[in-house]
Amino acid sequence: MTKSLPERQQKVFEFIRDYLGENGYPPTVREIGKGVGVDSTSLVSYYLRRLAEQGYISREAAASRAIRLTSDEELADSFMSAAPDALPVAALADTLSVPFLGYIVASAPIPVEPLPGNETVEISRALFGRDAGNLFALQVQGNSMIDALVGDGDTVILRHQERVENGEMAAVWLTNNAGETTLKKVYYENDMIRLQPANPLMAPIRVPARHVQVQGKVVMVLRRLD
Amino acid sequence: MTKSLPERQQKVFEFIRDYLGENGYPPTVREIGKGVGVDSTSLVSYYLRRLAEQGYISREAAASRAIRLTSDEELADSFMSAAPDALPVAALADTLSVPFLGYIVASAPIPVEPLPGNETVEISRALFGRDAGNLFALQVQGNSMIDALVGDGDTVILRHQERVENGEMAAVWLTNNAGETTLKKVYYENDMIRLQPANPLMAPIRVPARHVQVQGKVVMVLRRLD
DNA sequence: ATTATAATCGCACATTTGTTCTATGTCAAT
DNA sequence: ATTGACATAGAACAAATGTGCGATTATAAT
Repeated sequence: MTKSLPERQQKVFEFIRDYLGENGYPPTVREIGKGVGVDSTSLVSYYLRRLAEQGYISREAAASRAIRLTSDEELADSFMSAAPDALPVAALADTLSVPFLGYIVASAPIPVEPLPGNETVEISRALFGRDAGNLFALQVQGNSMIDALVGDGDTVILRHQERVENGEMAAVWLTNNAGETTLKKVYYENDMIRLQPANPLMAPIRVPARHVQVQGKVVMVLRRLD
Repeated sequence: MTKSLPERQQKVFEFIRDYLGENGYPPTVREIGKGVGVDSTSLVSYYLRRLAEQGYISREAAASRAIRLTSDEELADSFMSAAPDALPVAALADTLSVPFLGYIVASAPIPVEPLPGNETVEISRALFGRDAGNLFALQVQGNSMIDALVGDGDTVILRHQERVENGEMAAVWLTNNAGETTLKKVYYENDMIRLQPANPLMAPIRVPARHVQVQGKVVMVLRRLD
């Protein structure tokens, strides 16, 4: 799916790339503005958000010069010579920028809005199949999901969907009494749903289907230790 | 080289290099400080001036993050020393190819030779950044490491080393009776070693140090579900 | 024509950030 | 003991910098 960028956003992208090549560090918002002939810093800010949303760049919120191109130079170069209107950069990059939405805790439903700022988790595309859309990342807080073999601090990558196949691992929101988010394998059994922990030593629970809200399918669990 | 840098200035240089590799843009003075354990911004400022005077870096005065390493060769060289086998090209790519050595099971020590076929696991460098050398990947077979929150089929990325810091997660080979490989947090206690499961609900075990052989430090756990 | 969405501008504002200044500590050479 | 260069903190500060908001225009969709 190739998408064409508005001319000025393309200019911004090119300016950043050139500036990087020339200086070794990224430009500030105002430098970009000057470079592409835009006086308003907020407009540049807007351009950057657009570019980040579409995966051309990724950036740290509110940090100066914290911009990076998501693709490597080869791709950036090739798109230059190729069709100038179509920039399939993000689609071809070997690294995937998954938006980081926040934290997942037992006591609350998972957030649906990106955090202010555009934090992302970088995943190499090779780890996924082609189906790399609709992904988002959450960080687990607390040890409440240990029966899913997920511990405090782990990162889970989810695909947003409200229905999963039998046996797939999902983040579910239990709306019965207190409300609770957990990671479980979901099995539909008539009007009940069986939630099975990933740890085979632990027992499943059953709840009425209407009290279970699937928030997304878990496609990856990532734990960094250092 | 001709002149050896004071330890901390060297550290600063290395931190900048690693940070650049990880983020694609240079760190701020305060980030450097935090990274090398210096509270005073003025001291970092001082270090940077030193490094600039001696030509290791160059920078724009009073501009945030406006640091660059003076030569690409140096950058490539430092990567070379970190991972002698990796080509400079690979060192700069945003994706890391970790060799896949085989399976890790409770009943056998981990393999040390790459499998015929050169399989690799692709990890985006942004997840590592620092110190990407000496890594290898194994796939977990069986549920014997569930107390480390690692289940059947999970992939673990390890750094090959025979000594770890207290509290770090490692793959250890227990040479006492039957012999067994497990993933545990390692604590040195005189001539005993305490092996602590990652799951805080589970109890540690203690074994004589001479019966414990560290096979590598666990730097990442990866679980794919689809 | 009407509405909605995207693009644009200007400005105020709260942070972030590099620098400077002062003070203190270290350590080798005098 | 004294000097002097080097190393380390901490605080204060001014400049740089990203963001938010309101207002305006342009473009596209219905």
